[in-house]
Amino acid sequence: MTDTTIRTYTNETEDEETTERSGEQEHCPECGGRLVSDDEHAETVCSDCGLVVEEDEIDRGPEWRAFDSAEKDKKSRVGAPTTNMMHDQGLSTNIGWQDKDAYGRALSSRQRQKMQRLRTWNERFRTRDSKERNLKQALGEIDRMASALGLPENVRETASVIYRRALEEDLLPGRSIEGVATASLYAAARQAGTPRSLDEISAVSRVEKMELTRTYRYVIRELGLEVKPADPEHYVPRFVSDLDLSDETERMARELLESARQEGVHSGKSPVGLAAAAVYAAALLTNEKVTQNDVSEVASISEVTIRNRYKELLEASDTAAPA
DNA sequence: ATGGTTTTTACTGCGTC
DNA sequence: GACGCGGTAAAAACCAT
Repeated sequence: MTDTTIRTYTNETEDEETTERSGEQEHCPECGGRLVSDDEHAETVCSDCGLVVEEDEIDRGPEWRAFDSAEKDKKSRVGAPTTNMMHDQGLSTNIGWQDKDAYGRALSSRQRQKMQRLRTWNERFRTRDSKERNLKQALGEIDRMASALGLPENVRETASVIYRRALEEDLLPGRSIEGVATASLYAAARQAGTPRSLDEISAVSRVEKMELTRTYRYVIRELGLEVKPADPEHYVPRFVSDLDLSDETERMARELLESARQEGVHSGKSPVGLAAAAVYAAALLTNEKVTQNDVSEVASISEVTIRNRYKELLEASDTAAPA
């Protein structure tokens, strides 16, 4: 019922690489129109034809939006954009480590000592109360695990937010920081549509799978988070790329899953297994060589499960779309 | 705690390179 | 003979009750 359209991930190779960075040009290389820099989107675009000449510039605008002037007053401040990935949202005072003054001159030894003391105390105050310290450690942990799993930044942010909420709701007592941090990451990954299986998560986490599942349930329930059951399709792109298979195969796998869904072969089966089987079956259909063993390894699923699932998948696709 | 379902483990036989 | 594959039975894990 929810969008059943097959999303084809045919990454249009960017052949729009017409703009070689050949110095600063004032005119559009396509039509010769005037170039305008669009701060809001951090792009330089041609005012005539709309060609984007330069992307990913530094966006000097604020990271927030305000809808009336009162709100603007409230949110205005100086400094770097806030981020939930730092325990104090990146807002606290930082004393530079270089012993230089504002003009870049070296400090006298007396001044250096003074700065050193200030640094020490600043650090102590900054991470003073237990919640702050707690957060600091947890966020470090989240970051470590996320990069070990190759999860993008937005997942880390989400995980940070979830953890923060858990902390505010006093869900921590009786549970390990690590456990909650791991659970937050697991939840965030699923919400972001880039799920990692419990196995994968617990492989990089310091907590046992049992504790993780327990904590995860608890956090989800207490925070009222809504996490839809994992969609097998979300695993497909990762497996496909891990196995060096073609886009064609990826498309096939999606189709198989789609017809499986219509036939209701679904319910109760582990999504990971389904995804793995679909990838295997698709590779078979497109004559690319992968063994069940290969798939079972990248998916951390047993070969037997792949066999069972993929038989069902093929049956389902036969009845759904007879050859 | 229990029972039903799914996944895993372990083993066997078949065909192919 | 090693390897990939398919099947089976029994054990283990999981989930709702």
